[in-house]
Amino acid sequence: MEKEPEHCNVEDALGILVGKWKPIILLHLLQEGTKRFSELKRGMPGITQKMLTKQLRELESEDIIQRVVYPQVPPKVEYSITEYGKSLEPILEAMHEWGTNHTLHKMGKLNQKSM
Amino acid sequence: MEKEPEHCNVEDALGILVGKWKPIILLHLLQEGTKRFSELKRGMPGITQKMLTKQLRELESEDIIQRVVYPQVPPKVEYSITEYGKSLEPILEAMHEWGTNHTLHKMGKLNQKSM
DNA sequence: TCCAATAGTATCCTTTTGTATACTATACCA
DNA sequence: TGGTATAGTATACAAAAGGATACTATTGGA
Repeated sequence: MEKEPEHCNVEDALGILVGKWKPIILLHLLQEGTKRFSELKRGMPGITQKMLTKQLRELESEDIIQRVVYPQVPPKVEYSITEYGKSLEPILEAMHEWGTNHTLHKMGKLNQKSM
Repeated sequence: MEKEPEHCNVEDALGILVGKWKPIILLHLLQEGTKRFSELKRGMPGITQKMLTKQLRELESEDIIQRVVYPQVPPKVEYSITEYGKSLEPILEAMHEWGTNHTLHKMGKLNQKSM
């Protein structure tokens, strides 16, 4: 790592990953491949249509995911990770690993208190 | 990576790193060691005292940084990364590396357009 | 004729995040 | 006596993120 946090590249990654839903969307698409809108929605209980649409649009405009519309009725729209989007995987993995240990850390603190 | 993004550990990491300022604060403390409040503030032009205080309090309550008050006048308060906080470094590094390539990617797209 | 299904919009609301500005206590120094 | 420095707090406000609910178009099927 360098010595100048000021003009900081970390922010770019954060800008793309930030939000309550984006990382989860990306995990779904990374792990399960192409998905329809309704499949994503079912896989994320709690998200509203508005939020899912918004997050997908933002990810698409960053070239992280791809959106393909099939001209059918009822409509069919498929989302998938782009090659570029796949480059985010190491970050997601680092977070996932850290998150796992974080859980252990929290449990450790609880155990200490109860001793 | 596993197959169940639902109860997802990635969120814990995001919860700690998210915000306009937290990653920058952590980078400062990781790279430059212990810092006083005023030093951090000077190192982050644009941040207000209220925000800096708030972010530091949150990081402290997550056990990511340590706050030491010296009973002096004028006051002196020092902040430093905890051992636990250092465990976030791989995530920050992955983001930093990705951010660097992201810049190249954006420049690549611009070059393509101008051709 | 009416209902279901899909992938959304539109509208309104609450919560969180961030900004701007003013204010505090206290000791040292001129 | 008045200014400077430090690490804040208080107040008011603006903007962004997120949530709840209702609505749309279209076609095939009962």
